[in-house]
Amino acid sequence: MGRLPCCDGEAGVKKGPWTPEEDKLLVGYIQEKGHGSWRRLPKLAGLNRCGKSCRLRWTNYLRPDIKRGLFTDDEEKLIVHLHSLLGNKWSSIATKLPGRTDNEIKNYWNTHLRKKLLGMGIDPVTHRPRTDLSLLAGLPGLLAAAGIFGGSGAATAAWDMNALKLQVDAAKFQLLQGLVRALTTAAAPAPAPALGMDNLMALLAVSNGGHHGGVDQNMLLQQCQWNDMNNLPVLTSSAPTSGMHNISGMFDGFSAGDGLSSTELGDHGGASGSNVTVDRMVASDQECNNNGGGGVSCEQTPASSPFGGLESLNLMDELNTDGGWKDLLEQMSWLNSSEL
DNA sequence: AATAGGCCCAACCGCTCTAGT
DNA sequence: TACTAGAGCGGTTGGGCCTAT
Repeated sequence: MGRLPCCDGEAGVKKGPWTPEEDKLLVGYIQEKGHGSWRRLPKLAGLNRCGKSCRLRWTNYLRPDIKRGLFTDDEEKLIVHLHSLLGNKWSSIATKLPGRTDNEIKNYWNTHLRKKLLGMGIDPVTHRPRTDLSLLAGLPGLLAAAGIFGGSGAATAAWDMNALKLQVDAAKFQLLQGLVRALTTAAAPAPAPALGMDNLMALLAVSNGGHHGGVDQNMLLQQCQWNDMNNLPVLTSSAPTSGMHNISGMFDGFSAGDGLSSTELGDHGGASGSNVTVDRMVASDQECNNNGGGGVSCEQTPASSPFGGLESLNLMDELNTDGGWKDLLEQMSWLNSSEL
């Protein structure tokens, strides 16, 4: 086996950007005679390019059925959904988006969607919540400030707006309000409201100082609006609170028409898919304990240390029991009031 | 106005897979 | 079976453009 790369040994073959004249020659030739053998095409078409370069130029740019322009919201969501199922199988993903090339989708993923997911607290590779410490570091402060959890007896304490306003700046306050509005209006019947892991991660990111903490606040607001718009699925106590769960849920509308073959679904090594059992994110971590008072504490986590990922995820497990989310939302509902 | 740095995306590189001989 | 050509795929690069300072 083994052979020289396509253009090796072809001295003087032009590389780099294509000129309009070259495009014209290539399109003209293919429209008249078809591409046939790509290796012979350049000579026949009068182009000083290698066949591979011609093929790429045609398939990625000149093909008449290519759809140019910005990706629509639907396309964007479909890409995320398919990527959660297929991983970096760009060509497979491209077959589900008529007029889009694998290269275009790959570029769009790497330059836009990947960052968007990161900003939403989702790992773009696994489609699960990020658990890095930097993102979680601000949790105790926010929750304590908001009086939701932590602190001495804060779990059951009444809201103290004045105290909170002193501790949370206006920008954070506005973000929190938007977040809570999205969460509490997205078809969320008690006792298991549609408060997903990704939403909480966004909350954590806010608590971590917005863009100053490396998280884009606009991205978080988009997340809130997006979730609200798409009516996130209700998470029950039997369903682990995972980003994968929610992200896939966001795009359930697309699933029926995907037409994905079992081969496509089964043949991806990178990302976890909704067809794959999602492991419980925290199974045996013993550091966090339910304090039995409707709130959750992390008694063995020193107050001075960053709030670790596993602890946070256990917190999510606790909240995901009956009453946990209800209590949380009841306590947070004031943020959505006209007083603000 | 100049410039440095970041972003975007078309194009390239190198590898694997498949078909033909 | 061994080999080659051709095609396709995913990762990476680099140059142009944009934005912040």
